[in-house]
Order: sequence, then structure tokens, then C-alpha cells
Amino acid sequence: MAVRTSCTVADDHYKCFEALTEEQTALLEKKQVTVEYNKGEIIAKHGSFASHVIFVCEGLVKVYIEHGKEILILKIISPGNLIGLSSLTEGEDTFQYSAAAYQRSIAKLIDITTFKHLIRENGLFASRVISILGENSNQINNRFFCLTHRQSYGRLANLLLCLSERVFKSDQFELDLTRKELAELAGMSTENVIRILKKFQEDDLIILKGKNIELHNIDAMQRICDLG
Amino acid sequence: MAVRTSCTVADDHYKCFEALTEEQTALLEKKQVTVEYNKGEIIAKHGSFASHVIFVCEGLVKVYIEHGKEILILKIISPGNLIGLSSLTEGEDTFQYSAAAYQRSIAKLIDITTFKHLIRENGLFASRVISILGENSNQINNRFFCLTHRQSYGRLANLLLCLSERVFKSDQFELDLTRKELAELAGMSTENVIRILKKFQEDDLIILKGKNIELHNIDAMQRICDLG
DNA sequence: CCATTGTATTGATATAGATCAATGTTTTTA
DNA sequence: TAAAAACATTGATCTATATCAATACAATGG
Repeated sequence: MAVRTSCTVADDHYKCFEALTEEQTALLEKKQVTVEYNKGEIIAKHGSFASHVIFVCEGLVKVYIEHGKEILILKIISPGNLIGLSSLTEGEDTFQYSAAAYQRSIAKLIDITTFKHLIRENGLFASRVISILGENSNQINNRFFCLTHRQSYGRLANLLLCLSERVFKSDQFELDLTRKELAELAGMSTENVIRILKKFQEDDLIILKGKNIELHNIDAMQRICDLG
Repeated sequence: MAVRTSCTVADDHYKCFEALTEEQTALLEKKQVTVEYNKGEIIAKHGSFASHVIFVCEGLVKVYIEHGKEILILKIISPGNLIGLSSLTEGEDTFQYSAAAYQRSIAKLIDITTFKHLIRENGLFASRVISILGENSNQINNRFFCLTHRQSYGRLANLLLCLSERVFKSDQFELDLTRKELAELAGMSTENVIRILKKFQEDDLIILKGKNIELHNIDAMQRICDLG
């Protein structure tokens, strides 16, 4: 089986809300606020009180855990997805990870008590939420495997494929992430990212023009991702 | 914040069943079978059809993902815990990981259709299941962090603490895992495990007597786990 | 628009930990 | 109980990748 690209989840979390009745939808809308975040701003802080779950409407967000100065990015969240579902766990009233905006983003903060209430009340909604949690854990497991069992070339190939297929949905994209951010995502040093990107370009796998990256040979990239 | 030991989850998944009515409990009991597994036997196979979720009654089980010859152990499952909840996801009818018995184990295989049905029908049960999924993902995230951000001494210290605190619940335990299995769990080579255990013994952190391991200085071990 | 700060690049060096190889020890099995 | 297989241990070597250092470039703000 091919190692699937693993930096993000499918962007269909919003579908869980389709399970709600009109009345429940109205209730939920009363119990949420919409907030705009600038580039770099913290949306949720690991360890702080989790009074809400977060629905990303616009922008791009990273979800990560931090212990002191060390951070591990768990995933990138695109519009249409939820953050903070693991705080639905009984007795777990704090965020188990942080979230920060890569770029200007808009999110809805949904009251967690109401959210929990709807889970109890609406079985279909509950099972949709369970679906999302299952998907999330599959994504994390894939990423876990990739970061622990692939060497740097494979990890960076995986990341580029994931950004292309799942985040930007194009072979060519304007990458407004710094080399340092790419390094964090691929779990390696900034210098290593630069050297590998250079090698990819020399081997005609990608075309780099400033912040613009074009994947020029997806099959070869996929092979590096699977084997390297 | 201290890095928590991360090789397993709390063994209280069984509590979700307390949310069921008598009638629902009776239904569930009709829709499950009890199976005994010998040491080394496969309980669930990554990619195979997931017709059931697994409740571990006795023994010790490893849950892992495999891609070809490479494997990554996600967690150890003690009695009282569920395996395979991520197959509750809609459209995901195969196991997303494998499970195998470390030692003779007994498990109940619960029909997944019935399980899904109960989620729809019983909101409290659904929210308990959501709690478990949230707990699982927190455990995986901790383990993910440990394996990617700690060096070998820290990873092995973390594993020993986890086995002691969470699995065997004693400072001293008969470890019927081979060095190779310890190595898989700590994400390193067998030789490295041996060398580090030897070093721990020289430094009076542990006492090794054959398969018996005694943690002799938990505080120091915790420090290695947090920093190394 | 110059100064400061953050980002990118390149090369040199250091090292944790894998891999390889050889040998001893325990467990299984025939 | 002897032979075979699996496991444990030790030492020597190799390598991927981090880290350090130095310079160039870009962006930002007073």
C-alpha cells in the first residue's frame, strides 16, 4: 500500500452539521461567534480552557503540540474543517494542542456545551462527529508513520504532494510558507529543506520560482515519498 | 509541562457500556463472540474488512500500522480497552491498523453494525465513545511527540515508565517482551536498546535480572524522559 | 530611504544512532 | 537430549542529518 500524503485531513467536516434539524442549526448559530485572525495569530492555546470547538471558514491553520520550545505540527487545517474535537472528552476541559493562523483566517467558535448537548440529542450528528474523529486519527497515524519511518527526502516529497493534492489542489501553487515553516512541517532543519528542494529542482522534479512551486514529475515524487 | 508516558491509554473504555440500557446490553451480548488468541497471533489485520470492534478482556495486545516490512507500534492495549473504533468512520470499512497478541489474550468481537446502531440510538453511549476517541488521539499525539522529539535515552525511559505506571502498575515487572519488541516500541534498533539498558543499570536507574526489570530511581528516569 | 530584523543559502563539522559482523546464550523442537 | 533456531550482547564502522558559521537577500518600520 502506498503511503498516503498525510499533512491534512479531507475538508468535509462541515457535513456533520447537515445532520442537524433546522431548530438545532438555529440553536448552534446562536451559540457561536465568528472571529478573524491575522497571520501568525494564535487561535487556540495548548493547555488553555477549551470552551469551544473551532470551525475554520477561511484561511489556513496549523495545529501543533508544544512542550517548551519544541513543537510538533499535527496537521494543516483548510476551510471546512473542525479543530478541538478531542476536548469533547469527558474530564478534558483544556485544549490538547495549539492552533495558529498561517495566513489571515476566519473561524467560528462554537460553544462546546451546546456541541456536546447536540451529540447527546442527535444520534446522526454524533455518528458524524465520530466519523470525523476516526478520520483525524487515520490522518495522524499516517503522518506519524511518515515522520518516523521516512528519511528527509521522503518526508519532504510527502509534504509537497500533500500540499499540492489536499491543500492547494493544484500542481502549481504559491507557497506563502517560509522555509522554516516547511521544515517544521516535514520534521527537519531549515537548511535540510533548502538543500533537498535544490536537489529536487536539479533532478527536474519541481520548478521553483520564488515562492511559487510547480510539481513537474508527480510520479517520481510519489516514488520518493513511498520509498525514501 | 512534563511529557506524559505515552505507550498506552487509560484502561477504562469499558465504561462506555455502562451507558447502555439493560435491553441494549442484552442486544450487544447477542451480537458478540469471545475469542482466545495465542502469543503472537493476529487479532486484526490492517486493510482487512472490519466487521467488528474489539474489546480486550485479558492479555496484552499491540496495535500497529504496517507498510510492507516496516511497522510502527501505535499503542499497547491492556484489558478493559477497545480496538478498532476508527473503523466506525463512514465509508471506512477496513481496519486502519493491525493488532496482535503479545501473550495469550481473550477478546470480544462486537458486531460493528450493532455498535453503530447503538451510537445512533443512545446519545450518552455516543458521547462516551467520543470520549474514548478523544483520549486515544491524545495518547497518540503524546507518543508521536515522544518518538519524533526525544533521543533514544528519552524514548526508552518513557517506555519503561509507561510500562511500569500504566501497563504493569508496579515499579518491578516481569517483562515478557523481547529486546526486539522493546526496540519496536521505543522506535530504535535492538542493539541500541541493549546498550541503553546497560547504561541505565550502570547508572543505578534500573535493576535487570533476566526478564525482570525494577525501576530503581523513578525521578531520574522521569528527568531523562522529559529532557533526553 | 536607510537601518534593522527576519529569511534564504551555502559550506564545514559533529554526532546520534543505524548497520554490520561476530560470538555467546537461551529456547524450541524433533 | 542433541540440534536448530531464536535471542542477547559487544565492538567496529558508516551515514543521514543536525548544528554551527558566515554571507546574501528581502521585508518592514520609523
